[in-house]
Amino acid sequence: MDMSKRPTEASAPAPRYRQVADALRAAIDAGRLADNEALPSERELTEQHQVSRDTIRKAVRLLEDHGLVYSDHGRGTFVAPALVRRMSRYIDGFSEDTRQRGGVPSQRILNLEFSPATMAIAQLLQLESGHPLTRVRRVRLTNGVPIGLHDAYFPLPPGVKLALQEVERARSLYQLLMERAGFAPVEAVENLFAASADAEEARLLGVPEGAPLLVCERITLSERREPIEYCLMKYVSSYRYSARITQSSRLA
Amino acid sequence: MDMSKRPTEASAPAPRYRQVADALRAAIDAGRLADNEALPSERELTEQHQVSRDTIRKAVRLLEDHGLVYSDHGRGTFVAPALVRRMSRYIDGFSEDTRQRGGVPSQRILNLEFSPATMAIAQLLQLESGHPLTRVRRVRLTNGVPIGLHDAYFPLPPGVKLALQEVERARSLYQLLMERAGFAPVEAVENLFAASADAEEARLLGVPEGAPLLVCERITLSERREPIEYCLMKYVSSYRYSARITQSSRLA
DNA sequence: TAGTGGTCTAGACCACTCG
DNA sequence: GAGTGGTCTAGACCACTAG
Repeated sequence: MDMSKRPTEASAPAPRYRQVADALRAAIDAGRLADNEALPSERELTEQHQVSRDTIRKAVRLLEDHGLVYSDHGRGTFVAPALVRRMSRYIDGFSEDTRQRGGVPSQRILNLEFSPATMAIAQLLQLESGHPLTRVRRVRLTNGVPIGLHDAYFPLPPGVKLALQEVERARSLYQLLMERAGFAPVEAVENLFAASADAEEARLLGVPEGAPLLVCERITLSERREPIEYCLMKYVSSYRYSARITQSSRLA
Repeated sequence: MDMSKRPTEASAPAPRYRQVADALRAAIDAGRLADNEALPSERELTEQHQVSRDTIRKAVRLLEDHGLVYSDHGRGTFVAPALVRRMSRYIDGFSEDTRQRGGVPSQRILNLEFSPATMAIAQLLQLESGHPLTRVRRVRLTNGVPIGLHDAYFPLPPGVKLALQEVERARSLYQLLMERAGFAPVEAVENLFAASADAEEARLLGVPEGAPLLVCERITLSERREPIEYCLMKYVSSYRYSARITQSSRLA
């Protein structure tokens, strides 16, 4: 019997290019490679890791996509400066972001309700108006201080219901939805703009009425690019949304 | 004499994977491939374009990075829904963004001055405090309506000076800086947050004092990842900043 | 089981940078 | 000219999806 394939999850070993990428990332994180320092050449890495050059290139490409290194034709590949390295956005950003910036994230659930989709939200989620949705309103806090309001709407599979308790206990709402409802976000689109806090928002966030808020609207998409969640987030002015923009290797 | 290599710019033919990507993009733009419709398989494309499968894969990867298609292991590659396809950010976003949304962009230069770097800006640009900088303040308009204020700071090479006229006439400030000063941005990092309009900002943007503004701070980086510009942008609440977030194909 | 995308190889040659 | 990354090939096998 060949036991090399474990039946349980996480059985498959990471592909070699990811192993190489992880090794390089570790070297960068540990400071063994300084900002703007050159990595070994691709041909050297080929020998060090005993894989083909193409595999090395895939590893480097992965790191480059994440903003950890950059390659210059004819010169070499270099460690990206920390300013760039720190930038990266993930799908359930808040908890991760906060931790990454050295803060302690927490949340307070305002309410968990089951409400039919309005026309506006039905349109966004490509459902018929009135389709039953679950709505979760939360205050997000950093080090105990209110930073943002999240208002999420999503359909649950028939028969699945969320209890307030589980939502409160969950480390991440997305994690919970993954386990309970097969929620599998792989991509999201966001629109950001500024607005003023109304009386309720001001009260919940501990800011004066009319204070400026950063509003982030998000539509989350499944693997098949079906919209599976709409979320409206409002942040106080001390919150920073970070982004990294790369040149559009223009297509025609 | 081999004339196949033109000495002038734009001589090199695009690599084949980009030609393939352009062809696919054209098919999508023209509507010959609908949202979520499957592309031909990689092996079919190999025959259609007479290139190796690896080259096809590079083309598809390029399109995927730009949010035009997505690939699912074992199923196929599909056209991304328009919602996602429309999202993409470029480095000199404003004019492009505005045009893409069907508006007519314009600008009004408030002033062009030469001022020594403050400590804060010197730090960001990695210069010594007091280093001579050029500062350009502009109002950005869409269809003649003020939408944002841009305040850009950058060092110019010794001897180079910008005239107000050229800045006013230029189609794009970045374009001008490229030609006149070898300015070559390839990447940028941005921080977004909300703030209230002060009296001057309110006057310039035609909004009440205290109105909420979307603030975007940007540091632009050269090919070698040296900071070459700091820009502070403030937008009225009707302005939308769009972003596309992809799952962090997690490293380690 | 057939078809898809994902990984990997071992070469080759080109394009660019810099001393 | 020596060294770097960029493009490209023609295969091979694996992992996943779906009828």
